[in-house]
Amino acid sequence: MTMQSVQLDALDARLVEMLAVEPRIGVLELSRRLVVARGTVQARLDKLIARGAIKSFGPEVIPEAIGFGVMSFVTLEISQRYGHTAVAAHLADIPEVLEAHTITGSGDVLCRIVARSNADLQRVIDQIVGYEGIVRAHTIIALAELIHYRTLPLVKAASLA
Amino acid sequence: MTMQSVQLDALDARLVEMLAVEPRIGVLELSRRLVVARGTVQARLDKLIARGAIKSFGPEVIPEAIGFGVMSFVTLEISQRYGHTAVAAHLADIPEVLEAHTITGSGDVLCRIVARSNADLQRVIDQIVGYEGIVRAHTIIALAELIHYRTLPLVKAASLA
DNA sequence: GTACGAGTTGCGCAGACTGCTCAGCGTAAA
DNA sequence: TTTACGCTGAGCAGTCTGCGCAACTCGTAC
Repeated sequence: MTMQSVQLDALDARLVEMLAVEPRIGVLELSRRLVVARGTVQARLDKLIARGAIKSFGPEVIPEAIGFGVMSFVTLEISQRYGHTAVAAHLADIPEVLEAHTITGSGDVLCRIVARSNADLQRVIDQIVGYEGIVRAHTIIALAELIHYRTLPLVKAASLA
Repeated sequence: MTMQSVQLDALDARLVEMLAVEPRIGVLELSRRLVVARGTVQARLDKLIARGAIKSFGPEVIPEAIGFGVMSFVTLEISQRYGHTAVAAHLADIPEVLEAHTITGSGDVLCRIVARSNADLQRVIDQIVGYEGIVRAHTIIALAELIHYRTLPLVKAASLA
């Protein structure tokens, strides 16, 4: 589970790129387009996955498209008596909490939360702060998405080196 | 490109769930496990994609595993003279900017940024604030990931209704 | 200079899946 | 009753996957 060889070469990058653009493409077609042997593509992919560089090929669900149109970032201040672990467990129980990180700065935890509406967001936040380990929450609502989550540019940049 | 039928039923949810757990499973195997006809699975998937609920099946790249071990959230204050559009374009040119949103509150834009190290983060931030439309940046570094980005619980919750 | 390991290549095969189409059928709305 | 829609079960041709193998190249260690 180590991840030493943290370097991508040009082939890896092009591989990931093509997969990102056309996920259903298949190993064989990839090998044709990249002009390498099928086994090579297979081996590279296996290695990328084993190394952890590619976590999965799961479906990317858009919360907005399934009724959760409100997105927000909530900063939590947690009581020192309670560890992050307990708070994390509490947050994990709430489906609307999409991710959570401990952070530097004035807050302790930053999490991304979605809701069906602003009113619904209130409900979710109430649920979050209902836990005694959480002292208070600071909510920021995302108005518009300027850049949708992406990693392709990063992959390209990483392979240039 | 409308997205009216914003409701998932139990079958949709189980479909997405199984795909998330075992992405390489294939339509045929899905139909077997869900005990429905292959055509049904195919139709449901097509609809989910058409509706925008599932954006893609692209590879999920883990920045940390390709050398970008530092993650941060940066709040930007932008000059009123410059529109979001111009700023968005500038941010889009920087590979390390993984996503960006306009937000409520004291800042104007919140973006997620990765870097190879803390020193490297400084370089990226300098690059961001180098644009004249951006007045100042407020950086928060993510220390640990309590909950990795997920949507499965949300999908399940959405279908319960 | 030689041997070794890793990575790549090209090939082949059996098994399995995909994309597409069609007809039958039950349910719900018009 | 008629119409529309979704699910079902089946079939077919084309294609891909998983697997194994022998050969070749290249960099490194001996």
